[in-house]
Amino acid sequence: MTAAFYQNKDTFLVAVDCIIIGFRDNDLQILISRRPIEPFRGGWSLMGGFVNAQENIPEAAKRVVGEFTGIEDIYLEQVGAYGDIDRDVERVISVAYYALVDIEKFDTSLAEKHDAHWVKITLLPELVFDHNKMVRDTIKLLQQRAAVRPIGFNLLGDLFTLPTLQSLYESIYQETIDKRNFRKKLLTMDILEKLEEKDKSSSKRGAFYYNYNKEKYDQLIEQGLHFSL
Amino acid sequence: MTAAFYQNKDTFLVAVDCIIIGFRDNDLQILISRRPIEPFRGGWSLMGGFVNAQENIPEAAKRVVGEFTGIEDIYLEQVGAYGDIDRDVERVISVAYYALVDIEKFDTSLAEKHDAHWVKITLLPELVFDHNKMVRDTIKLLQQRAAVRPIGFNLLGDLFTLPTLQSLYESIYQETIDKRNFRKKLLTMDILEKLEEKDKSSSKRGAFYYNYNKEKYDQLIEQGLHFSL
DNA sequence: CCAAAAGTGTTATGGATACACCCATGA
DNA sequence: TCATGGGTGTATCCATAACACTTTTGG
Repeated sequence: MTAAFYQNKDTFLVAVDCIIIGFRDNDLQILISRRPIEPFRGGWSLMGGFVNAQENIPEAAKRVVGEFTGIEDIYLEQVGAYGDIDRDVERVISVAYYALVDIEKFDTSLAEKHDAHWVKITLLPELVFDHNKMVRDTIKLLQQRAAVRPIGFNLLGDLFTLPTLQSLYESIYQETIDKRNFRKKLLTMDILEKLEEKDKSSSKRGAFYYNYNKEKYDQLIEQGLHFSL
Repeated sequence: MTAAFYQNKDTFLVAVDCIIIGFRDNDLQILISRRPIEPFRGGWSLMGGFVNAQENIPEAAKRVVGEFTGIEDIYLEQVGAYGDIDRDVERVISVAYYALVDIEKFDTSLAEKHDAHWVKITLLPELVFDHNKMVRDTIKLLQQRAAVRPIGFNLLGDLFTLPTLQSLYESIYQETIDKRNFRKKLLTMDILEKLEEKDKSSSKRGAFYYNYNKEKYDQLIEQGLHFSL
């Protein structure tokens, strides 16, 4: 009976496509690669893969991110399901996830293996299928998330400077932010800890390193903090 | 080659589940029905259906809403894809959509046919599979949307009173709102038009009917209005 | 006449914005 | 010494929140 009802239904290939986001050189960057198979072989594509029968969808996304970056410690969130009829030669339903990764942990040998490249989000080329729409939807979502929680930390290593953090938020919002207001707001949240050391890589004077207090951070998120810039 | 690569991949049944939301008796209501098939026959369930090979996913959702309510004019938005392995006996990937409908247009004969019932969102029983999670995610999403656009109009007919509109927003946010502040905010948005007639169904004095100016409303949405209560 | 819901303004507070100058340092 | 990016404080403004009484009318 169960089987009888389910039997004559159409089935679909189900894929995940991952918008893998990192932050480097004061810009958000996305990992894209040359598609190795037809159709559109050689076109720019997000990192994707098919979902296996024995894995949950987020697991598939995590697997794909690992395959292409070597990074295990990621922030992963679903963007949505995409599956227009004319999307591919075969009907494929694709579930998009964005992943925030610390680009420093990226395994560059994997990049060569997959012909993968980091590109600035502002200079994204045309991608295959509806991948550009997935990226646009991701940015909107990311802006919403960033307004509610200081999500940007996932894109940085343990240590960062305030100028770096600011430029990260400027990349997310795609607008400039007043230095003083930014610092005021971040520091009054009371989750940042100033260290003694300075990062002198981008100025002579050097900028103090900070790290964030994960307990306080998690506590704030519990309380449903509104963090708008 | 294409076929060769795609050939040995697993395929899945893909369903849509619809969180159909209406507003009546000062409460948000959701349409649920007794599941007619195994597994969990007789359990409370959202309105669902399988996606056909020749239809896009939002089309499938629209079709399902039509089948169960007879309503064509709906606001539809994707909530996300759900597809845990142990979700069903067969592996099913389900894409959830919420639909905002004007409950007055509901075709009650369809309710009997499908054993469908409107229940208050605050008194939702336990549903099959992960349908409760879908509803929780929907409410969160709806609250976010309601903060950015006056989405509530989709749940009302052409005419409504301010007390009704307020109680709608109170249902969405699940908290009470100050009358004066609510009216001030709504009226300064300048999209409501006050009519001469009154609705006397809920008070002796009667409350003035309003309708909203769709052009101004769409214009405001373009501008990315922030509408928080 | 009274109960029940509709309608109406003002004040206080706090977060957001705008804005300009000095500091430290390596080259 | 100077060019470059890092760091700091204050005043204004506007949106939000808090708050209580009068009006209407059917029963």
